[in-house]
Order: sequence, then structure tokens, then C-alpha cells
Amino acid sequence: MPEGHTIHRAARDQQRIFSGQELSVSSPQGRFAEGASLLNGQVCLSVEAFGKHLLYTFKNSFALHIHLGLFGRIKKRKLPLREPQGAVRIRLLSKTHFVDINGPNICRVLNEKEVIKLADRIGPDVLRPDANPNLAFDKIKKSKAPIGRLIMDQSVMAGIGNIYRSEILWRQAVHPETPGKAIDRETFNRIWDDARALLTLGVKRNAIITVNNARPSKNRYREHVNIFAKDECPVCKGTIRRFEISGRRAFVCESCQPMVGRAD
DNA sequence: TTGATTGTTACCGG
DNA sequence: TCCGGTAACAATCA
Repeated sequence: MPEGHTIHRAARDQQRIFSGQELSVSSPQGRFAEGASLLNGQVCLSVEAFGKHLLYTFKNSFALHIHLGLFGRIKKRKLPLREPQGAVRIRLLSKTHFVDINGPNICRVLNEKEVIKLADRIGPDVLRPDANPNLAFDKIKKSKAPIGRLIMDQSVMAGIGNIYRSEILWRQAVHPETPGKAIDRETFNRIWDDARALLTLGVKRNAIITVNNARPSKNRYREHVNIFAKDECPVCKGTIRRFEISGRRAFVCESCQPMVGRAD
């Protein structure tokens, strides 16, 4: 489910309802009971996203670190409380709302030192205004790894997931197997700017939308994409090739995304 | 029951 | 030391 836009949207929503509030923190399945007890009754100072990582900072200087992985979900509801559904690892409750986090890959309490360490290993986040894209370009221009791997490597740049990867490179006419060192600054800027624009739209609409003029949302999470999991290129009508990058499926239109600067 | 999935990390060999 | 590959883990649904 989650790419960067999901986490940023969750952070935005929960910042609004939780910051400055004393939270009740519990672990319905008992699988995070020790962690929950460290945070229970504490005042939440902020809820922030770093790439796909979600960080709740509490007044007692501890922080809750969540990563949803491939399957995790965040559900935010107004009171009254409902029974937890499925694998709820942790439940956060204020006077007005509660949030259930199902099946996260990471759910743990960090001290201040560990928070710094976490922020350090995450690359510039396309959705954060304080991000420095130069850090990403410096790594890309030195790498012979394919650009399709690099833009999804969260230590190079943060926020892009498997769907946005194929979509952004198609929109910018860049072949995913182009070596990083063959990407010039102008091309990188287009990729970065498009990623920022698409993920920003994703936060706003709560959906992955990479086509222009997508229909208005229908109350329901819905994708509007060009080539991801599709067979035909919407522009040239050619066949979309399916292959893998680092074990994740990738899509390319060989005629709209010509390969340049292949290293040999 | 099986397989597929919008993700990350640890570990190992070259 | 730095890669790239593989396995493990997480939960849900068709």
C-alpha cells in the first residue's frame, strides 16, 4: 500500500489531531506492550514523515518509529472507539480520535540518538521542503547502477516506491536501465521535480495519480497510472515491456524511453 | 491453500 | 569496502 505520499498524508493528519495532546497508547495484540507502556500518557509533540518512515515525538524525549513495509496500514477514525480489526500492533488515542496501525514492518521506540541515526541514513525526501536534491544527484552521478534502482533507493532519495518509479521515468522519457552516471543534471532535475509534483498530488488526493487530467476522486482510493501493470503505451500504443529491478517489477516503453549512455 | 503485493534489512560471496 | 543477490519478515485478499 504505502509509498511516500501515504506516510506524509498520515503525518499531516495526525499532526493536526495529536500534537500537543496527551495520548493513550496501547497494544491490542500485546505484541508491542513494552513499547506502548513507555509512551502511554505522554504528550505528543509532533508527527513527522521522513520518506516512508513515520515518527511521533513525545515530550519525554522518546519517539515512536513506524514503517509500514509492504502491507502495513494506518487507520484514523473519530471516536467512539471500535474493536481493533486485523493485526493492530499499536493504537494511539486522544480525546477526539484514534489511530490503529496494522502490520507495520517496523514499530519501535527510539531515543534521541537513535532518531538522529535514522534521519542520517535516509536520503533527501522529495516531499520535504528542507530536502537537498544535490545530495541525491551526487550519488547518482557516481553510480553505474540503473536509474530505476537509484531513485527508489531510500538512501539516495526518499519517497518514491515501485509504482511511482515506473511512472516517473516514463513521464520523463528516461529508460529505467540507464546507468546513473549517464543522467545529466537537467534530466535529474526533471525527475526530482516530477516526483515532488506527483507525490504532492498523491498526498492531496490520497491516491497514486500520474496521468494528466485524472477524473475527480470518487471517495475511494484509486490509481490513475500510465504504464504500471499495463500492456500498452498510452502514447505510442506500443507494447510495455515487463522486467525486474532488484526483484521488484518494472515497466518500460522501449520506444518512448530510449536508452542513452549505456555503459559497456 | 497458493500466490501476489505500492518495502526494508541482514547476511553472504565476489 | 562496496556492490548485487537472496532470504526473511510483515498482513491481506483473490
